[in-house]
Amino acid sequence: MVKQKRVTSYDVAREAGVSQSAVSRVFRPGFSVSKKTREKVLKTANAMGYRPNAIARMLITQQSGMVAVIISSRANENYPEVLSQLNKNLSEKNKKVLLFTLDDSAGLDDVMEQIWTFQVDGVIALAAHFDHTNLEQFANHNVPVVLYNRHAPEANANSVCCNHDKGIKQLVDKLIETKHKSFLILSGPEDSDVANERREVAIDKLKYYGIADVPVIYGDYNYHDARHSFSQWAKDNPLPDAVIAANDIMAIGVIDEARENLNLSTPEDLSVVGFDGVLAASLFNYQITTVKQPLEQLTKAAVDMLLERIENPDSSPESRVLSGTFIEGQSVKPRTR
Amino acid sequence: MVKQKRVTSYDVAREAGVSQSAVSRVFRPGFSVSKKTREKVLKTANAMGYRPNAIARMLITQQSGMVAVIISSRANENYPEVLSQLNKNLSEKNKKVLLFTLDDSAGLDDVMEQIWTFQVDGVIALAAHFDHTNLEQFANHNVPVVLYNRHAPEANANSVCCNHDKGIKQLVDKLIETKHKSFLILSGPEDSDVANERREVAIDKLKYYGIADVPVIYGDYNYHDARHSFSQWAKDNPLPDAVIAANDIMAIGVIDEARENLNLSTPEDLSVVGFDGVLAASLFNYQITTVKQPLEQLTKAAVDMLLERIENPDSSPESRVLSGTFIEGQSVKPRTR
DNA sequence: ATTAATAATGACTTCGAATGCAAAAATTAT
DNA sequence: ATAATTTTTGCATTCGAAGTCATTATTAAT
Repeated sequence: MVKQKRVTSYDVAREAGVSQSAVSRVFRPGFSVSKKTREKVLKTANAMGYRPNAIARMLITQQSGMVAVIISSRANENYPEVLSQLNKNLSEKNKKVLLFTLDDSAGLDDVMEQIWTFQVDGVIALAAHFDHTNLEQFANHNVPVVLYNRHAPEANANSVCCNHDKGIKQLVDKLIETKHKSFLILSGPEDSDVANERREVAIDKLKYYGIADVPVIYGDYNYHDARHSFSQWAKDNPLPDAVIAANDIMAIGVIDEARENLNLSTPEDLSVVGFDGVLAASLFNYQITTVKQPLEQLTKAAVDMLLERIENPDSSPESRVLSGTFIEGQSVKPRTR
Repeated sequence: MVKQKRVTSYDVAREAGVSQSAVSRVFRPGFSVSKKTREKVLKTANAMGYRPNAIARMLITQQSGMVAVIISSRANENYPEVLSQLNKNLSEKNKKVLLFTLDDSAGLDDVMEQIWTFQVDGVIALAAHFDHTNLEQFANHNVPVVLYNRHAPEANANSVCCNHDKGIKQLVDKLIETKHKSFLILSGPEDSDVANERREVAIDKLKYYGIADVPVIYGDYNYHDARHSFSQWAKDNPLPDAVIAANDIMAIGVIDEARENLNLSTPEDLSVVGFDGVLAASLFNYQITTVKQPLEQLTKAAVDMLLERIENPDSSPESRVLSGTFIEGQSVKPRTR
């Protein structure tokens, strides 16, 4: 029942008969301490259960050792894995993850305030849409930023991004090859950069093949939205040959809505393609034709870039684009007519 | 290109013609400052872009304002949502989430060291299996702990837990009602407390109905493990009427394996029940009969309990158990024979 | 108007580790 | 053995806000 008092470096120093500086140096890698004192200090420190206080260290070194990871609350099926990977990669570099979720863009100012306050060493932003002003603010505060899955070569920030462009083109090519003639695009939300990119690339590529005025409907990247949007649209529009969904979950939503309420099977009556390569897309009953994002490489690249930038703040912004893997599923069937 | 120097409370004080203490008090809620000084300070602070330094504050107040959330890397489909909910609830109480992932129990010591180091205000542990010693250590360091989804009334820690017991019983009852006679249990990993509880309750309940020696196979809570375990088992064992899977994803794995490689349909040839109520379980092509965990309530309870404990460290440990919702899907069909 | 009570303020210390600097000790060179 | 060099060491200061305490300004009471 003893109110355990924290053991400080002074306590250890007194006990070991050395100065506080000596204790400090023992726990700082790469500082010169004689073997004798090192051992002496280590022994008493262990005996007393001493651990350096990270907070005090942060204050004096001006480095928190924490990286802010900002996640928009828009559920993306990949995030859990991305988050876990980021955390793993960052842990290996002795950085901790401080988590921020962003409900809407309104909250961004608040998040930024907090970020200054916590003196994080850097920021990895998943799907939060920062504008120029935001990025400038980060730059002014000397906080390096890596944008995850947002291609922003023009901005003064590092970014790592899956090659949505290429992936969408592969999917469209596939649909054209298999003689699909009419299309519907189920885009992600309009305030998502990734969604906009995927949609525009699809439109452009279809136009390239001579198919213009492709109808577009929207959904918030989730299953129920997809079902709802698609059923609304299907009410008073002719059925397309193929639906190009912004992600796998929405592709599944379309397939289910078609099956349950329109009595249409995929791929017999309707081809559907997705994007991301999440687990659900690979389930036997769906097997979506999609493009799998290279998550491990993306997260690893994000962390590497951030650390590079932290260590070398004046290195120029870099933008990495990694290609996904085209996965041929069972959700596309060649059209004969 | 100006190396922006941090603005401190001293800077603001000087500029506003007051003392540093005054500035500090303005930014501390509930401290007495005259309206005049408050306004003066706020104005200059804003003009200078001053934000109190959280690190310095932590050091002096001995409160980091951070809560460690420990997640085992074992992918649980619920975690992303749990994490996001926890973060949301904690943010509202002005706590930040510091994320720790735990690869295996070996890493626990390291995580605990870090936790002391960061002086977190409390810990929420998802699925990490702490033993008595661990919990004692937390107690010794005066770090309140809430165990999430682990029923531990004996331990000196708070816990919040879905009523797995009741849920499993409902599922078994359903299977018995519908005249299932032979069973197979697909348990989660043996080192997971939740998995063990779900398995044992199922075994007990079946025994209560006079069904003993129910075979048990194992899987690591994931799809591919489930498929593999089930196919191995099916090779040289008679098919059961029903499979009781430890979670929805494994239930889906069983259904897919049965369909793809054993040419069996669910529920015609094989009934399957899951647990959790994840999105995938509700997809049209699966519609698993399952029990949905009350995630929002669980996370809210976890946060409430933790904060209560932080504010009132001597309150006695509490254990809350919340019931899930039984969801009747299409994966169970009454047997006639 | 004078005293009593209350509110506001600033000087100074504190939290715990890191580090520049000068002094001391250990090592090497002569 | 002495000087020159290098390595260790400890003192004192720093990081930035919070809070204690004594002092001063303000308000209320008589």
